[in-house]
Amino acid sequence: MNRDKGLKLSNSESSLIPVERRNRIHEIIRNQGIVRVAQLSKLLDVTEITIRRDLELLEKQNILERTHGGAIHSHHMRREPLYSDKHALHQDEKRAIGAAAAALVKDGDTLLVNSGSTTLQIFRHLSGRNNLRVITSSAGAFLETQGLDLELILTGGIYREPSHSLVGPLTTLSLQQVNGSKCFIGVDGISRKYGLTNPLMLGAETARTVVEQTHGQVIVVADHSKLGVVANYMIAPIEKIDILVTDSGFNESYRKELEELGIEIVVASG
Amino acid sequence: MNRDKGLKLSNSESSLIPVERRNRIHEIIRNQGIVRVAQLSKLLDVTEITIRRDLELLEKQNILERTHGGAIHSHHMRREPLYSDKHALHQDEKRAIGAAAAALVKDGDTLLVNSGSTTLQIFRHLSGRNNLRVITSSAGAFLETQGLDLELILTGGIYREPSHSLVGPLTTLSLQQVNGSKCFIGVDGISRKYGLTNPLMLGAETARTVVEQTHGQVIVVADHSKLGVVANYMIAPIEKIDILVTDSGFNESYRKELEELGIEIVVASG
DNA sequence: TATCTAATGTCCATTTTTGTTCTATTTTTC
DNA sequence: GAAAAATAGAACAAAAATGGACATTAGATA
Repeated sequence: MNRDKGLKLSNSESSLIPVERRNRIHEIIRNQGIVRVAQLSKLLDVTEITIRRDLELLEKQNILERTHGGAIHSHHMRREPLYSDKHALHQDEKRAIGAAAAALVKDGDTLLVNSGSTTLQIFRHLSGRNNLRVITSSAGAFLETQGLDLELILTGGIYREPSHSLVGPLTTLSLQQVNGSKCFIGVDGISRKYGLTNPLMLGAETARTVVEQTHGQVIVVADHSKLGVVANYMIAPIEKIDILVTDSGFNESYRKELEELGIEIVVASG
Repeated sequence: MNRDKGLKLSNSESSLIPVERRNRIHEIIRNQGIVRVAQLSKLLDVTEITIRRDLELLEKQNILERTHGGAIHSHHMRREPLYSDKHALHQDEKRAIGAAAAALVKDGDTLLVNSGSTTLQIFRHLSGRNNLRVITSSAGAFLETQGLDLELILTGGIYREPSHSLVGPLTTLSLQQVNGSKCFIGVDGISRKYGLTNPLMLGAETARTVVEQTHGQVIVVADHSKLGVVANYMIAPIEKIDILVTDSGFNESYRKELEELGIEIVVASG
């Protein structure tokens, strides 16, 4: 084989075992919706026939549909309108935060997750993890977790269009029936003084219940634009946070402040 | 081919695989409503004959209508299937049944709907109706009801992959909090003697609860292949049905039998 | 270490896609 | 309405992608 064409090992991944490679492919297709054989061959540093055999396998598992030249995510249907994260702000940061947050998940965890574009990203980076249980108010979660080894439980609730979230009394009631070993919540404001906040009453209520029903770590995911912001409705005081996963663009003094409160800061590097 | 005319690779997209290109065309036509062969040829950097072949393909999928020089978006069509029901049996019948069932919906109704490929079709035919409330265990309902004037409430529950349904105690609990003026249930078996049945215990439980929480008409949607079939778990006795919406391919004597029981039969013509 | 097995790669026949050329059709222009 | 221009289609050719058969390699096992 002629693997070392050039020097840029950094770009391609150093020899993965088959399962890892397929997990990577799965993850990539979940994120991009579409992959090309040539692209994967270069990225994963194997020949195209190997990629094709991988795709064939993944197709059998209903994870993707093969087409000439590559494959498309089988459920990522028309990849535009619905989940057009395209218009979302801070997209790259959110992706990185999602990946970093997913890294905190251990096999066997029961996760409580509220809805939001950042928490959604977590789902996209869970391949390879086993025996998970995920409970979420994110209506579209099932689209993002196709083929993953996890039990997905949706809370009930009123469907809110812009955020694809489930809210209301049914959501609270559903959450009160379960317990999580960890929770991930996306928030719209983080303030030393006013704590975690959300602009909508029902969204705040959901997040609050998620925190209440968690007996382990409370992990907040939020890009740097949320730091220092206060929205209308309070979710929880800032001391409730165990870990904050964010991106690098935030104030260093703020970091110290939070760390002094015993909050662990994870900075996602994109 | 003469691909590199000049240097402006930035303008045209660098070699897409066929699906990718067709997706782009789909997206462009969705945004612009109309496309020109010459324009696409330049933009996507392939010859016009290739574009024409793409358009021909997309036309077969009912996404657009070809015209001299290009194509226009065919929006009179039903919304595009978002999850690939492609593999589903009796697709055309189910579509017709869905349309006929939707015709029974009145403005202001509160509908309880269980999950299944037939009930899903109902959602696709609700445009123009006002002030509806829909409560359903169909996880993908929010994708199908985009832009409709209705309040959508999802029951909670464990997500079941093949049918995109929500099941389990959370589902039952959620349903018990609401009431409907009509319900639509999809079933797997209809038998004079054994009533309405479903092969899965939890699915039957959900359907049963849907019926219980309805104070108005109980409407069953099922294609003809379900008639006379008995599945493992019972949902309700056949007398519970008010209206059965089905397609034309079923036995005439069966029809009489059911009508004698006071069940109204609606035959959907596709 | 020798041996086996799964994974990957190479070579080549086959299929799919794309392009070219030429002719037919449709639209536009006068 | 006829001629000119643009667009479309059919048939064949070229290019690209794919799949099968067999060889090679890496990792596991005895």
